[in-house]
Amino acid sequence: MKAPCPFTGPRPYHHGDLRRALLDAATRILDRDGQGGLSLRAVAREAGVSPAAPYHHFKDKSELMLAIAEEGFGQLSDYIRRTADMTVMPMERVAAIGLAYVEFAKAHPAVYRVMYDCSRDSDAMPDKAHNAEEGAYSLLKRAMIDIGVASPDQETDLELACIAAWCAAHGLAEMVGFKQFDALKAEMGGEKAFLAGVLSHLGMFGQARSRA
Amino acid sequence: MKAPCPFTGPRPYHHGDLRRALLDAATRILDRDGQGGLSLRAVAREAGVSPAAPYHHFKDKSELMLAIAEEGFGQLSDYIRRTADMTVMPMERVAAIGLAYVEFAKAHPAVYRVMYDCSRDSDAMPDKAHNAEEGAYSLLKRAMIDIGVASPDQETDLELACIAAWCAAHGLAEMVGFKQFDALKAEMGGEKAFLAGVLSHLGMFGQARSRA
DNA sequence: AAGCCCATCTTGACACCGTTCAGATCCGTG
DNA sequence: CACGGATCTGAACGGTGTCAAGATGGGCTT
Repeated sequence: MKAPCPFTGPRPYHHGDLRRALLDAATRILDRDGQGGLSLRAVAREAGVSPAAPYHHFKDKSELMLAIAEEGFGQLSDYIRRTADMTVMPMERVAAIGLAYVEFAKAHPAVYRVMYDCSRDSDAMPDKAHNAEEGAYSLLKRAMIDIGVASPDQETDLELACIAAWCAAHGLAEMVGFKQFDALKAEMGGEKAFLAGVLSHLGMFGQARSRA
Repeated sequence: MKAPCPFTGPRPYHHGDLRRALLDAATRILDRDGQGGLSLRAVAREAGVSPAAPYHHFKDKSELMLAIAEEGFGQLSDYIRRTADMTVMPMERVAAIGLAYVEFAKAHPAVYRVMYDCSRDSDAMPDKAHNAEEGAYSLLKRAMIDIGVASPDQETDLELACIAAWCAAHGLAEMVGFKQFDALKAEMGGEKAFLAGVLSHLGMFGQARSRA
């Protein structure tokens, strides 16, 4: 059963890390068909396996989605870290982080959607994404300290500022693709300029204007 | 068939404005069971009608959702207008609009979710909400002009500022319910204070701080 | 090296979903 | 009063999430 596919080296079990294969299949489907095309059966089909097989690796469909979301937050963190590392000036760094956030959401809209659906419905996952030592949130927090948005002893106010930035970035990420902005984008000579313009009105991202 | 329910006056057809009844049933389900419980069959069941009946009033499930979204945007506009009318100081008015927006989303989370799912997928509906003369967007725009965020001849910049405000409000509306903010909310003595604190860091809503 | 055990995968089934279509029902109109 | 068309029902199709029971085969014990 199921051609052994000889050139993939030794496989621990019947399939060989089906969990990994399922996650890859799922992200492939998300990027290809969008969130609407993501069904457990479709994922199993894409991975070349029976519809019930995933239940040995994920308790639920929601647990599959949660795993996808975790991977997504990991990639987002990586992308933001790379962007932040490339920008030395603190002011510009905050702006770059905001821009990177929106760019990620634009590049993988369906995955981004799953990420925030999970954040809403579950309690476990977002903590992992937000509080992780290396998470994107702590990168933002450090950058916000660097621009002096709040003195280090005003922990509460700093937290509020970071949350505000996160909310603004999230809102922009979800709305940047809306059709009614197309005219304005064209008038401004491209989405990049549009994005920078909007960010420039969002306090902490003000410096983005110079990156247009 | 189907007890005539004699005390509802004359009904034009078999049921009597089933379209209205379906929309009511749908919003009832959304408020009770959340977005996950919203199925065409469930709506029909709630309205006491066969599963195929809705197809004589809505081409699609998506068309039902779109109708719900339109109603939602209407209610949102009404609520924002009422709030804006009650606040005379321009600065406070902008803050009040932002707060009202978030409050609406918090009061009807599932409906709000449907509203923005439709905004994303369709092109027709959001225009109706944004461009409507009396829409919430124009209320925001007028308030933004009043606080002098951009001189009237800088139409583009004004538009960008309004979009920025809208994005920030949307992001906050979607994230305000996240569990990881619970600790901070408690520390600040309530969600109201938390909300005002976050808004105070979002440029155009700065005045919200005084409303805590 | 033989054999057992259990994780893994498959098959088949159930309930629910969106959607369609032929037919029953009932309203206003001629 | 009969007709026509809008409205609703019933049954059906393919797709979905989920579960229970059986087949399979790799790794551990002896």
